[in-house]
Amino acid sequence: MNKAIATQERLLSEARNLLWSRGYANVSLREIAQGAGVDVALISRYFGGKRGLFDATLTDAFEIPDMADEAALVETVLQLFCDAPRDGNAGPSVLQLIQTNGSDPEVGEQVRTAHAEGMQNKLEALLDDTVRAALFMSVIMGFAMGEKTLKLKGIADVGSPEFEAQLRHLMVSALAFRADTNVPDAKQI
Amino acid sequence: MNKAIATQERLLSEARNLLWSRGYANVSLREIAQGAGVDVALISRYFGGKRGLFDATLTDAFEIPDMADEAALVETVLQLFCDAPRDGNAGPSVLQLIQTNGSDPEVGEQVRTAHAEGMQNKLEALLDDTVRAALFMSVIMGFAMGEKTLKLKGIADVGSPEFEAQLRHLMVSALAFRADTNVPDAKQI
DNA sequence: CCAGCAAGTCAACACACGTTGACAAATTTT
DNA sequence: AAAATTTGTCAACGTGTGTTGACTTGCTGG
Repeated sequence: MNKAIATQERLLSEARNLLWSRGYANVSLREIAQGAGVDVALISRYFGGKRGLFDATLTDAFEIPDMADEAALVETVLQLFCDAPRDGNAGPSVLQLIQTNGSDPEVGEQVRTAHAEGMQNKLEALLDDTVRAALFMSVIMGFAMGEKTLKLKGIADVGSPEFEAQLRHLMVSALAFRADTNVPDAKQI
Repeated sequence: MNKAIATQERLLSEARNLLWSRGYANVSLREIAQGAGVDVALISRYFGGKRGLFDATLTDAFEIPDMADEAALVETVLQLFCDAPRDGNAGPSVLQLIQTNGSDPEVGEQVRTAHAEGMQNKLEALLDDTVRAALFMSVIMGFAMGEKTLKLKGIADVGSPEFEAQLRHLMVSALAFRADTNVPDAKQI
């Protein structure tokens, strides 16, 4: 019985790496099984199928810690979203998960509610404005996506110290945003 | 011969709607053909296959107009990215295209270079800072994604007047960003 | 009118996918 | 040591996919 959970975890790890980074529809079970060095049939046996395997990568996905103040918030989110906080070595981040599967007709809703909602709630509790909280998350997602899916020049590689510095700078800027602030009209810039 | 291009364009329109909004791997040719009221075989005949059909939705996808100054930039990008500027009626936006297909192992690279690069170049020519240009695009993408894939509370529905107002506000804020600006350290907020 | 070609239809192919059940090997329990 | 249960292997199934080729229909030019 102990050996079984070892292979289950190898499957889980490989599934998370592949499904989160490339998207549910773009990865086959045979590829996951091969990567984990396990027979394909065991996936259906242990997790009840592809969907069950994906679900399993979400259940223990990540617990949103308490963020005492805005300063701690920045550091927490930075580590939480950009580093992959999983079993020591690097892997796809929560951002990648949302990005690759957020619009999937099958698993999208689940991904959203599994992560974004809890995050948003904590954010709103700490910050005072819903729009500001949303903006804060948008900046993080947009910036990380800018490097990952848009390959925007000027944005450093994810994981590099420069990236962390850039993103930290942006997050602090975003926190200074207020929905009701009078921003000069576009015509007047 | 005139009738052929009519069905070709019905196929193109349906393909753009489905492939852009739900992702390349999540839509089958039979679904596209059925939506266009056309036999499946004609897709391979006219476009050489699924990939060819997708390519065709990109080639004439969108021309990036000149943006004279930052004020025009805001309005142009707003219309370009959020409204779908295609044959009158609404459809998936360029943002959705990048979002749903940006991480696809097969078509991702093409999507990136087709749109993001040209945009970034024009942005850099107008603005003076690469990071600032990247941030500008990040804010747009992140904000739209916040509504679409994260369902962030506080962000209005895409297409609504509120959404436009919020996004315009953010874009103007983003333009005020400078990479070298001294932002208070997170610890000091 | 009718040959020639474009436009569309239909059925079938080969392939990859997720899934299942029968079987063998290994490990634990009695 | 024998029985029982767990763990892993293998081959096959059914289904949906993209693609192809042979076929029929409709139109147009000589």
